[in-house]
Amino acid sequence: MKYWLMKNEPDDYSIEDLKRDKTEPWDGIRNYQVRNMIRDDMSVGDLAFFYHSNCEIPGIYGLMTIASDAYPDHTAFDKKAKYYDARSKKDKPTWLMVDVKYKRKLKKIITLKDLKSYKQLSNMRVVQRGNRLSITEVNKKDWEFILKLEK
DNA sequence: GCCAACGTTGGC
DNA sequence: GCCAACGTTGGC
Repeated sequence: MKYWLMKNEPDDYSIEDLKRDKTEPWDGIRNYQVRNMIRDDMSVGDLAFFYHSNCEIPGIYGLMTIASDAYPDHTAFDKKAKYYDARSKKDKPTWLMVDVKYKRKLKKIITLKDLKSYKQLSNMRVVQRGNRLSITEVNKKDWEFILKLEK
């Protein structure tokens, strides 16, 4: 079982939205590295942090479970969708997504500032400058360390 | 295949 | 809103 950190802009879709919807397709991945990760390394039952990016307080807001294998991201076929991609064909989809299931909100938000303040976590991609991957793997040690911070 | 130009991400 | 960092595009 693996652990992940998945970023989204809360203005677009937040932990509150996922709490309401319970399960939701994580669509809009348009980066090959991230696509390959969800296709090859992610499995049903993996756990993930829901990270709010590009907002007033960037950080980890909640926990979710990976609820499906990777399957074609149909929003790439939709001309009206924000992330429409004419090159992705229905019989040979370029882009994939997974379903995520709401687990819980953190008792206390773990902000990016918090994450940066611990030397133990300096290996995490999310604290490194210039990191642009919307999904990164989190190792077990860091996962457990972060969960202890909410207490 | 190189690499400059361009677009996007995301913290601040 | 600014801008650094980085991925992608496309001319050559």
